[in-house]
Amino acid sequence: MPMHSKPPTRRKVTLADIAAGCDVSRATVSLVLRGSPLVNKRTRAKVEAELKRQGYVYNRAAANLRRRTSSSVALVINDLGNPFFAEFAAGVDEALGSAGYVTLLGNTGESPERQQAVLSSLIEHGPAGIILSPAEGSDDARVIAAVGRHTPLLVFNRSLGEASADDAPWDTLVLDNERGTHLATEHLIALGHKRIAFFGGHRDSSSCRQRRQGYLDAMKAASLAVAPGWLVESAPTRLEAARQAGALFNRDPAPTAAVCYNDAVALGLMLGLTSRGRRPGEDFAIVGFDDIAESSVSVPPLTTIAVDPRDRGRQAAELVLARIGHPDMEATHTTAPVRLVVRDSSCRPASP
Amino acid sequence: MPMHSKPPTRRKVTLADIAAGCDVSRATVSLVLRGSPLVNKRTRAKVEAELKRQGYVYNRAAANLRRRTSSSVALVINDLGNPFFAEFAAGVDEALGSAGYVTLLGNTGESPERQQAVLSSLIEHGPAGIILSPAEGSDDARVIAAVGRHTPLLVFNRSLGEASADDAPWDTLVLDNERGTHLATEHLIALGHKRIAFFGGHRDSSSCRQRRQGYLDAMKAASLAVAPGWLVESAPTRLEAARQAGALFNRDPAPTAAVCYNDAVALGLMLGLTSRGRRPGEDFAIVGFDDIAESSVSVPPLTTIAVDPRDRGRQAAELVLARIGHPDMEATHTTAPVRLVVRDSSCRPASP
DNA sequence: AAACCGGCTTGGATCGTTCTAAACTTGAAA
DNA sequence: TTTCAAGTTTAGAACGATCCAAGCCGGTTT
Repeated sequence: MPMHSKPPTRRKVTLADIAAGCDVSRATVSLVLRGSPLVNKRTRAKVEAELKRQGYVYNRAAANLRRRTSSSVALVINDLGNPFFAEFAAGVDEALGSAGYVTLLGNTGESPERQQAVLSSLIEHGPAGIILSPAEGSDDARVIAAVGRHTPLLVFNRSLGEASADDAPWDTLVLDNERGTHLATEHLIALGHKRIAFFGGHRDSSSCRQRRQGYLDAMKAASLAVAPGWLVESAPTRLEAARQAGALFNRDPAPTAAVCYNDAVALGLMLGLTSRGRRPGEDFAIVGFDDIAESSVSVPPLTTIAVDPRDRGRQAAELVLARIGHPDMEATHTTAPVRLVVRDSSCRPASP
Repeated sequence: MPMHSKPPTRRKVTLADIAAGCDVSRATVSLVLRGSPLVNKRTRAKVEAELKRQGYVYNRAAANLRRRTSSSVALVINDLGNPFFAEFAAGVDEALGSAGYVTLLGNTGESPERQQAVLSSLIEHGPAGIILSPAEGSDDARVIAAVGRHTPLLVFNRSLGEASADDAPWDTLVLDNERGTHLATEHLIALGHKRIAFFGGHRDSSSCRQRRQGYLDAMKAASLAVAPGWLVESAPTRLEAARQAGALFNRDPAPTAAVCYNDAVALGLMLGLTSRGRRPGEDFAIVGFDDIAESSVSVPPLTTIAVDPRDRGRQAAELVLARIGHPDMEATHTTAPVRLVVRDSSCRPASP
């Protein structure tokens, strides 16, 4: 007869312990755990009591091994320290969690080398899928070499390597950068502006190219000219943007408004304008891009394009889960919507 | 004789496939994989070629099952969207990664309920340890019920439930809040200030209590009085802080400087002062707490207490790894250092 | 010829679960 | 009495790795 005492055991309690403890087979206990309708009410109660008594915890790894399934999804992020990606990660984790998956995290810090290491480490844990926000300068061949052909891959935000986004053999999710700046530009035009600049960002970044394109399209659609001095480059930081603010007014006619590459740049531009005696939101209109937390509390609050990174995270998770469900479907290429958030920084042009 | 072609197999390739493919036993392949010195050079080469040829990927879950080890650590974060915790997470992941562990992420969004769910889900994956930054209002009993007695637990930043931090039966890592505001206050005193306020934060938050205490201690140590009007509460947001700025000047004598609960509050206070015609950093000195990214680019740049969240993350990882190495050591309670970062917002008092 | 050696390899059990097919139990139908 | 079915339970082989003890092999040594 089994003792009723619970010895201060060191080893973890397993199905076999439970089975022994209440005199049924391992198989039965397993059925109980998974809520099978096969098992008799009384046995179920007996087993459940024993589970609680021994403090059993399910070993999902063992189960996954046997069932040849996986309950995790890998999330590889180029820069977790960036609030945009942190929010994205939070969204991913939330959606994965409520689908019963657990998130395997890997942060690469924008290093393609580390990205390779992280990918090959994560892949050994057999995730059901991978969400990758690639480090700048990733090489697609190396990435798929590490990921293999078996694990569904969703690439977020940037395209891998040279490949143009829309015909990659993996799923992609990108922001609608063009539409974002298009909206922003239209908004300024609707307010009455005619001389609108595009401010900030690096020529070679793909997102900057797209955003500038959206601006150009909107200007063209409204038959407005773009003077050469209205395309001002700057590193995408506040400080650099503040320094470049003057460049907008080098030649006549000077713009009365600017669409900015992103919010950091927009906030920097505000600073730069202020220190030159102009009042953003009163005699110069500004629109940003990203809607970072700070933008709603700046002075003046910044009109911007919201990209809802947390929603993008959820969306990414859902896309990869869908793909896990249908591994043989053709690759999907999703463009996520963006929306214009009007605040006070976008004013009407000063009457001449 | 085995065919030399590689059939477009659907199943994953295992040790057995490799073994069959180059006519050795599974055991030998396993030895090769783990770089054992036992195996002959030529066999090793043969096996390695076959591994590459078939595109083998190691199944760490299976290995862990057999070896009764784990190669993951769970990281449960109360608010990933908060840059402080995002940085912390990045630090954790970095250190775990270079120790060969993978990070299981769980974000709780400050919900104790979700925290329970997340913990019991993660624990089923058998992490070697858990790093928990608890949601506000967590109940320690429920937490350890979910975590169990077998898995090392490190609690970061807040104490769980009612328990005072330093005698918990689990490891803890907290910021040296008191010392931080003590440093900040000493800094202002050294600059010549005598009337120094403590601004922002909620009375009931434990971190606010500690920070206020550090301020009070420093004032006392310098034999400076603290007038009742100099302790101003406010929600820890920029907006609220801006609104409360006036409260500092309700009575005479008004303070000439303020130690703030955190950077958000400090930045808000700057805003509030500016809109009242005062110039922070010139006629009023301000010190913040946290050193968020924005603080270095505000106008004026904010003097603050840096807590280096990424370093804290690394430290947390190292603590939990140490504990994994020595499960039977007594619980450790670590207080992380903070440092004063002097920028322009802390000026000398205006000469009277 | 037997015993022993070092260097290398291996069969088979094992980790904790799930799956399959078969076996048990009742009780009712034939 | 046998037969069958529905309802429960179970033995034992997986899953993909590792560990252990034992084995093989060619060459000394006794």
